[in-house]
Amino acid sequence: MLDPKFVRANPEEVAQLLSKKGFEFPLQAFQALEERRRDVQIRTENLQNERNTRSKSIGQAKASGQDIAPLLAEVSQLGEDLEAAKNELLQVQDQMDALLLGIPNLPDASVPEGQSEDENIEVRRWGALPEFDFEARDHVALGEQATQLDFEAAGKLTGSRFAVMRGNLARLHRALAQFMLDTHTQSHGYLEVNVPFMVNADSLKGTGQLPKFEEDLFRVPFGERDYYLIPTAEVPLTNLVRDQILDASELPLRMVAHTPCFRSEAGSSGRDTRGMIRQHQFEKVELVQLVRPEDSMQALEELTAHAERILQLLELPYRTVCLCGGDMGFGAAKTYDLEVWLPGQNKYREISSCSNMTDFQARRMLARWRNPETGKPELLHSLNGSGLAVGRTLVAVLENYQQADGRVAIPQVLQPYMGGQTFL
RNA sequence: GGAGGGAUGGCUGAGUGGUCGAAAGCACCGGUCUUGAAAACCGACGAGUCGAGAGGCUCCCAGGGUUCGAAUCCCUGUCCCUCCGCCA
Repeated sequence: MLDPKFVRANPEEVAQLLSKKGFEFPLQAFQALEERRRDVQIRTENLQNERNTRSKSIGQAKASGQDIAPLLAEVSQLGEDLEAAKNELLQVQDQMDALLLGIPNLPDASVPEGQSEDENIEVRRWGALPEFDFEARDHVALGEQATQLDFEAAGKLTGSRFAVMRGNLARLHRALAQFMLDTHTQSHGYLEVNVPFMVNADSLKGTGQLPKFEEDLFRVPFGERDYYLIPTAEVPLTNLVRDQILDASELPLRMVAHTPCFRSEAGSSGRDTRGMIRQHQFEKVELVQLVRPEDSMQALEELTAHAERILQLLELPYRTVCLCGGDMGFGAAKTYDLEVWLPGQNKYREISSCSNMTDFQARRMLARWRNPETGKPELLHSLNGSGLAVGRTLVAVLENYQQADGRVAIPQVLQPYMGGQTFL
């Protein structure tokens, strides 16, 4: 959520910044609503003030033994007026909340202009592309040997966009997750956290998936209310600090979690139907940081580097792109995507997305820290990034480490996790 | 599933219808003292919101209700704790 004060004071600037993200800020509607809110609020508070004052004097009259009947008669109309004003205020505030909750975060000044992913800016490339003296196979072909990667079985068990992995392939998948967790906890200073894979609506509202993107989620009816399968560990990790005031000494707070992620992929039917690039369920190692506001842009560079380090250690070629305004997510102020080279598709594909959400999520969550300089609680900045998507990393390993005979070599850093094996 | 007890400021914890946004202690901050520190003492000290300011309004788990007036009474829900049962 944006700072209502800032929006109120700078509506034109907000509209202008949001247009960079391809979002049209409803300026007229906002200003009309804001004006009405102010009127109704002032009227309501005046009535409340009067009620409080009179009730107090009734209390005093009663204490001193006076007859309070005439005083009671005076306030009889007040209650009704106050109730009407309160109801109107609630209505206006609901409308204002609904409006503000649907507005995306403002893009940082350094974010490139652009409508779509075609206008993202490549900031660096790492690693040499593999050269094969044979036709590169994709991960589906490589994985189907000995039915280690089985989409048919998953279709029977569940449906499309699920996968079954067996044997060494399942082990390699697990090895990747372990390797990522170990690297982030041991080399990058993250605290490993094990979190629920289902969350409530408040958590999703806090990180920004609700109310706007409900159709992307799997909802689980439970008693009187609903739970949701997490679309990313960003949700439970970031919400750990919801309604909290952290001490300055706890910052920066760096957390990492390995979880399954569940996405309905509502808007993407027909895309990436082959293979395990786009699944309803996939595993991800997620990095989250909570930092002082002035540190967040530097933290984004560091967090991105932490994710990149995994690709480097796995010796997978990749590039880092800075998303343009039009391609950025709802809550992000700035985003770097990591794209790994997939020989089977002959292109770079997203394997990580690292974002600085600034105070956008913190405001929704009321996640704060006590600033020693002011002594006051102030909003934190939150960041998150995949470090990395495990399934897609497995795909990248298969395709980049394939041999002429169809076998797949195991990256050196994973061999200790694979009982010393060098090939799958 | 059954029985009971809880939820109050950063933390602990008093408060059962009126002057309570809320005692006390701890923590934090400022000061005195000290070569420095500790201790002691003094002071300040919840959050949000509206307002130029004075000041107003809201918030004692959440949502309803009773009342002129609710932290306090009633209803519903959530979470936590204890005991019993069941269970991975």
